[in-house]
Amino acid sequence: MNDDGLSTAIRVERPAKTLRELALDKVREAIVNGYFRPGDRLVERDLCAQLGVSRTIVREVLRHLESEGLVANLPNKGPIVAQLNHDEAKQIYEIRAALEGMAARLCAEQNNPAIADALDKSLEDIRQSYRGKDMAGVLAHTSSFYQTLFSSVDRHVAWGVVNLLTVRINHLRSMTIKTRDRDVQGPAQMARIVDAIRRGDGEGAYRAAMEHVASASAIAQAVLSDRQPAD
Amino acid sequence: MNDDGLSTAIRVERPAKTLRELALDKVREAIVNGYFRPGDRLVERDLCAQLGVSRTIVREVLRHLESEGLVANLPNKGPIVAQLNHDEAKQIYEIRAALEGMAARLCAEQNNPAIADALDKSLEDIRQSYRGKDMAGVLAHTSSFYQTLFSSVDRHVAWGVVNLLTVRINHLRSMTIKTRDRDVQGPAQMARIVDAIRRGDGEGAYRAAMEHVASASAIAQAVLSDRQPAD
DNA sequence: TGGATGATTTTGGTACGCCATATTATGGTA
DNA sequence: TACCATAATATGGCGTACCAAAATCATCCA
Repeated sequence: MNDDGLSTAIRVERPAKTLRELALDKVREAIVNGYFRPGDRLVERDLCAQLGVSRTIVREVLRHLESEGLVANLPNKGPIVAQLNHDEAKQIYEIRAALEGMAARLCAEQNNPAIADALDKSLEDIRQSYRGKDMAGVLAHTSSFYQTLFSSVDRHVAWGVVNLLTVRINHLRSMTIKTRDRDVQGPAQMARIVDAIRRGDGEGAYRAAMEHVASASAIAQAVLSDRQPAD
Repeated sequence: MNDDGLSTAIRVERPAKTLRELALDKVREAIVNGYFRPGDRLVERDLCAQLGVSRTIVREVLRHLESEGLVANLPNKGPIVAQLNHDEAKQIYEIRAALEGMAARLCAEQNNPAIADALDKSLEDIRQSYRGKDMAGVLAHTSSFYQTLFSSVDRHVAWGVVNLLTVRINHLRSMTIKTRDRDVQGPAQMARIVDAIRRGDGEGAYRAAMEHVASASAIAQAVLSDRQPAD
């Protein structure tokens, strides 16, 4: 669908954003939130029509998404939305565990209460979104939580990697947060990360972050087993 | 790939790679091994002439490299070869440490002597290259060592991330391996990783891998301080 | 029925043109 | 001479048209 109804603010649409970047965001969003499904073919000229841009733009966008891993290119058949199998999802969660664990440890070692405060703020937003059944909000604020985790210790490269991987499992995320008790367990686990950071307990923060991702991964595996019979 | 062994004789040797991929490799290689230097402008029409391809291809290649982090795009000025500063290099080494440490631990937990044997093989190749002062060989076999580390435990996603990050610090790598004693210290550190893996000592393998990257990072920082006055 | 043949679709690739902006000459005036 | 307005150039951003090769689908004939 046309999901251009997302204008949450009086965003000035002109500055710096090139047409290509706008198209890139649109297509990425369309893939991430399921308008294009895994395995769907992305026919260049169709996309041109749907986006209202030229083939030049569409091709660049497809190449970009390809290198992000959201799109796969079958030789002589063209681009399709990348399919995520069991194993790959597991690996992505594993990498996130390693990097988020690392960031959590670094945060704890800063001994700066402001970090824990900021994380608590995001955590409260997450709980609030859960209460309002606003799942998009849960995802957004969870992202914000982790962004704080990484940017508090100036690890923007690692944050970039995590972000890159996260878009590939976005539809899994939106399903894991909807499972039973996740509205309680998820924030509780994240609270343990924050507590350890506040205590300056690097090892504890590391383990808590790893455990949180591990539990998300387990749920994701279960979800995948449920709806994906085979690859 | 295509092993339809019908009439292989007449089968025209088709370069499975598309022109775009060829161009991508060429430009990436040109950046990685210093033909294009950090900060150099990459003028589209010039690249067309140098590569002998159309502007469409060049633009797609530039977009791809941009998302790899090898090329930066200045608004209203166009693409340049990305500059790597101190801090970013440090972060990249840190991420590699986390992921290679993870892979090393997983290898150790496999308790499969064949893995350690394969790693020893790469290690011997590295030593051989050092003896022959073949620095390109050192880099290639070091890559091969780590690829074995990741692929032995089927972590191709993490390997992809490490690879992506590694190209951005390639020129640093080629300088760190040329520093004094690195021909002895480097392989010795890697041997400790292999030993721990052979012993099935996950924690030891993890620490050994982290330490190896940490020492490479330290050398890289020193090298950067030497030749890079300021950002 | 089965296979050769042709039409269609789609990607891969090229060439060219137009516009907007940024930089650099350039030239004229105080 | 100093300085500012203007023109020329360079370059990226974007669009269109076109062609070739490959895959797929439809058709028709032995």
